[in-house]
Amino acid sequence: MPKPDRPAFHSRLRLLRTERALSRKEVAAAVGVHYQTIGYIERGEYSPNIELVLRLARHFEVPVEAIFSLDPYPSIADGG
Amino acid sequence: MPKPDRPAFHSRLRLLRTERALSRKEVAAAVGVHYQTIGYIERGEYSPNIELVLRLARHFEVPVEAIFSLDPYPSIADGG
DNA sequence: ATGACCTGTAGTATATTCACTACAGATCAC
DNA sequence: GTGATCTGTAGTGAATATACTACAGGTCAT
Repeated sequence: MPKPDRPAFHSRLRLLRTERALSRKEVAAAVGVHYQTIGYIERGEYSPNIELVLRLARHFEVPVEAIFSLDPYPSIADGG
Repeated sequence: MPKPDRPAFHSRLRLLRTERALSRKEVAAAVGVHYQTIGYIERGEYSPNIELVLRLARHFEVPVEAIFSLDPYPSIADGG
C-alpha cells in the first residue's frame, strides 16, 4: 500500500482531467502508467517523477506549474 | 548505487548551476537534499520527484521546463 | 436488475530515489 | 607541496514510487 499521507505539494491533475472528461484509465494510458498511479497522484499520496510530470504536462498541453505547485491553488470558490 | 543509466529526459540543471557559479552543495542545501543527489540528477541518472523539481525551479526562478524537458535542449553551439 | 465503467481502497512485490559514507582526481590558494 | 573545495564514482540501506490484483460502491444505460 502506498503512503497513507503525503501532502507537500498541490495538484490540479484531477481538475484538469475532469474538465476534459477523461477517465484515469485514459490519462494513464496516454502517459504510460498504471491507472491507479493517476489516482494516487491526484490524491497527493505520492510525488511523481519529472518524467511522468512532463508527459502529463505534454498530454494536457499546459505548463508543469499548471498541474503541480508547492503552494495551494486558489479554490474555484475564490475565482480560481 | 543508483541506476547506471537512465536518459528519458533532458536537464539543464548543470548549465543553470554553473551559470550562477553555485556548487552542488549550495544548490542541495537550498532545496534540502544531499549534494550527491544533485550530481545524479545533473547526470540524468535518476528522475527527481515533482516536489524537488518545483523547489529547484523556485530556487533558480525559472519555469520547470527551463530545467527539465522530454526533448533535448538545443546545444550552445547551435545558439541555445 | 444486469452489465459496463469509474472510483476508492487495500495488499503485495519490485524498482527507483535518495541519504550517507568514502575515496580519488582536479583545481586553486597559500 | 599542503590544504581546501569541487567533482565523479561506488556501495549500502532506507524510503518511496509504481505495477498489479482484487473488491466494493457509485452511476448510467439497457
